[in-house]
Amino acid sequence: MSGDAQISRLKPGRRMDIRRENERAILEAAEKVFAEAGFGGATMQLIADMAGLPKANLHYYFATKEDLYRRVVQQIFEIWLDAASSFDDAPGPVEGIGAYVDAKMDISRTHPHGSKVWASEVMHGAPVIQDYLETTLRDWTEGRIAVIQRWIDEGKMQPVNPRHLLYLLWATTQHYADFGHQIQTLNDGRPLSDKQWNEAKASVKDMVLRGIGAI
Amino acid sequence: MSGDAQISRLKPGRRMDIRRENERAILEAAEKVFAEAGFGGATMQLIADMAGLPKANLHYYFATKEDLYRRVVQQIFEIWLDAASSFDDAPGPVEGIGAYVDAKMDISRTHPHGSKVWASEVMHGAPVIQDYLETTLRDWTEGRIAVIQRWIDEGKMQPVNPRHLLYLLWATTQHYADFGHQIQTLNDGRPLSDKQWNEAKASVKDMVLRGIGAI
DNA sequence: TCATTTCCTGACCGTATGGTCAAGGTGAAG
DNA sequence: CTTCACCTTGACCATACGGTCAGGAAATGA
Repeated sequence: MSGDAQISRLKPGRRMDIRRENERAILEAAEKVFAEAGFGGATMQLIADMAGLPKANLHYYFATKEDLYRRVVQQIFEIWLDAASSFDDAPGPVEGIGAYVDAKMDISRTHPHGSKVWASEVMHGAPVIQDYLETTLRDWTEGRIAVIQRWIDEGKMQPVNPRHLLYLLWATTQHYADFGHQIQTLNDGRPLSDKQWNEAKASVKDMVLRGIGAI
Repeated sequence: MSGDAQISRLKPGRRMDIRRENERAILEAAEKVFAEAGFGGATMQLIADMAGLPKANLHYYFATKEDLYRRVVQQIFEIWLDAASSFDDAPGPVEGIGAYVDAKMDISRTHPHGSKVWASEVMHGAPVIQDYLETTLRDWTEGRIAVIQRWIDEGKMQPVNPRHLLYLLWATTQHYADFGHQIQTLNDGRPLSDKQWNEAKASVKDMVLRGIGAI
């Protein structure tokens, strides 16, 4: 666990604000702690400390550790779904996939904790979000496969297997969040700079778009 | 946790064999449990049950939970390093990177648990294998970057950023192990068949080799 | 057979954790 | 000011976990 100070908390205001602000602070702290320690390794005490609240207060807003965890995972999934719209209103793979890579790389940079929690959840067999995988994610995937297939049929890219293209996109973009520590270690212990992030995005886009014959 | 039966154990023989066989059974069970539950979620009791031994016996062979975990992680790292030799004695990227993708995809299929334990370890900040990242992995990475750069200089592939190419390779190949549950869910709940694995390997190789302009 | 080393294991212990609760504080409505 | 619903929290509890240990079983070699 890194020795960061506690998560910032805004001053409370009206009743409604108290609830919203506390839930936000708890979720933000929980995302970080779950990412850094895993579900089993995370403790409510640690989350409470990081959120700047007594442990009993966490249980006032979230009945159980599992409830809190579920909320964190759902939150991440929604962020990804939002960003996935990059795919839709694009005339071809260069714009669509290019924008999707950009969006997912940006999320990897801005929400590394969330990405890790998701990865951990899936690696452990998706005990709490299995239904999401079978409904929302499956539907989204089928839709995107259809879009890619259309681009192939229109001769806008090589006839690659759309499913494995999606896996490559997910894997590569999320790698920069999930394995960020390894990347940082291989970068002389320093986080990627703005310039290096742009280089990463450009490299990934270049290899992917060339790999599918779109450029 | 899946309801699998306990790990198979060979019948004991001589003194030396007892030790070897028990350590093997424990490590095999531990790899699976750590992968499925994470370090914090794994319990010595669960590992013991899966290995078919009383918990106290685990502590006879491995002093602490952390010792056992460390051995599991090291084991995986060595398997990857072995496979990485595919890279070395190759005349160009088609053979070298092609063989590397094949080797890593095979490991993702044969050692999915190990891959997950590694991923989890890195995601949590590499608390026990940080030194490996800074020494062995860094050296290996630099060496491979030099090889790729040479191929670029010899005009055998496009001038992509070798570092990000390596990240793309790691991410994509390991994705089939680490996110195997998600892939299985999107495959109607069934594990990939032999045919589907070959399709996956071919797709990844095709996209990567085309992406770096080697084909 | 006997001595010695290695292996095995049930019972036990201290600690940390998720969760509870009752009593008290605080903002808003009338 | 009073009321009441909402919020806060220190103290507490039962459980589960990692780890220990003492005493016995089994293999090995003389």
